[in-house]
Amino acid sequence: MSAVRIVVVDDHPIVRHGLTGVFADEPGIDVVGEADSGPRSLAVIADTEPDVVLMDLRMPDGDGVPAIRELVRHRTRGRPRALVLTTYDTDREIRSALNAGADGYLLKDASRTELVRAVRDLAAGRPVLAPAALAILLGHESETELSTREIDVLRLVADGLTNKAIATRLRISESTVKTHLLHTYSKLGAADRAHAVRICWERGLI
Amino acid sequence: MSAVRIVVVDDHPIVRHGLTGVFADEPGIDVVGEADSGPRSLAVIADTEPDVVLMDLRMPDGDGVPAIRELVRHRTRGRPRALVLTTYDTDREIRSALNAGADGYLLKDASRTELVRAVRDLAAGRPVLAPAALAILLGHESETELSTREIDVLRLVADGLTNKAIATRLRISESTVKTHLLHTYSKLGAADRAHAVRICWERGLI
DNA sequence: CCGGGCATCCACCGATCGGTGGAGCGGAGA
DNA sequence: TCTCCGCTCCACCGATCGGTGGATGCCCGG
Repeated sequence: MSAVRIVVVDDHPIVRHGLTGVFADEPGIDVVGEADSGPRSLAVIADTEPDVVLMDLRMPDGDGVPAIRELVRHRTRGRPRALVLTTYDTDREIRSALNAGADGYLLKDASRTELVRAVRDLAAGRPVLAPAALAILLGHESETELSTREIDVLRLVADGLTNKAIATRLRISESTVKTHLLHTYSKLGAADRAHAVRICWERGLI
Repeated sequence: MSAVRIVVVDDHPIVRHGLTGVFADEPGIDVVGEADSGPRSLAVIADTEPDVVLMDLRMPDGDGVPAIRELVRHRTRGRPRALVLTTYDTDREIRSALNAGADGYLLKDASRTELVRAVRDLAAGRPVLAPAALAILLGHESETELSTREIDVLRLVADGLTNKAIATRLRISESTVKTHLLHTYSKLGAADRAHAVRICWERGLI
């Protein structure tokens, strides 16, 4: 049986070096390519045809999620698999990554052995999920959904506009603005507008 | 001349591995210790007496800033020097690290050569600053500063507490809470509490 | 077909917030 | 030493917000 071929995508050189180092010591796993942004990773993947891609999410020159979506669309026989490896475990990041087609989601504080096991599991076709990601999936499935209008309103709230100003901006009545806000409060479990802004910001909704 | 002895402090095993790997290839620099939290790093530093400490800031088991403050207080002849190595370049993180006595501030997207040069500069007594950190220092010096009390209040606002509830929690009058908030509004250029929460969150103040 | 669920819309009231004006107190610099 | 500045503290008022109670139109599935 041949070695598992992987590509490492991360904007931080140190992290890339750390990852390649981890797998250099590991028999049966070869790092065959690196990239520092989502778009550039696609070329590397096309060239090297890896079994698993380790993908960071937030990168200055191009996010990881679109790259995952793209590589999933073009892969044959399920290769390569996409393993998200990120610092953050926010609702939105996890959802968008998994929706894009990621086969695994690990946090960067994972240990070396966890990481190696994740890569082997993925190469064998077993999906991998960090506890936080699993909790998100099992927990509230449709709870966090805010309507587009509610997000419009909340965004303006976060900019410091009053309800009346928001109403004018969106060409609706002030009462309507309040209704939207009250709905967001109950959906988010927020006590008031300030709390709602914090929660939304925390989850990356605005 | 003897090798530069360094200790690496970061909660992510991968990052630690990456850093030790970078310096393993580098003659004249020895990694003599590692730690995964601020408090635990102090013991390692006491044991190994390094010349330079590479310190992450945000760590679950204990932040880097208090550790820097502590090691600065106990060092002799300026050793060890503290080099902050973090993902974030927010106002507050940079300020608090430099106030604590850090001799250098680098972002994790630094290249290997930048990193090696930074360690050599620090060992030679030359301070090291990432462009972002330098900009912060040169720019607005006292503008973004919120008092500790103001941050206390704003944190509770972000949790959705009313002014009265905050007053009770902090054992002060509701009027005082409002005063603190009004001050934060003018300092941050915020229109109301929701806006202030957003700005603070954006800048990493809470 | 029709009823439930959802997004969107609106008016009124009590509670809360934003803003003004002011006071004491301690540290930094003249 | 004394002054100045910023942090902390407080009371009062008008403006705004949170909450209740409803209404409309739309889509989807029974």
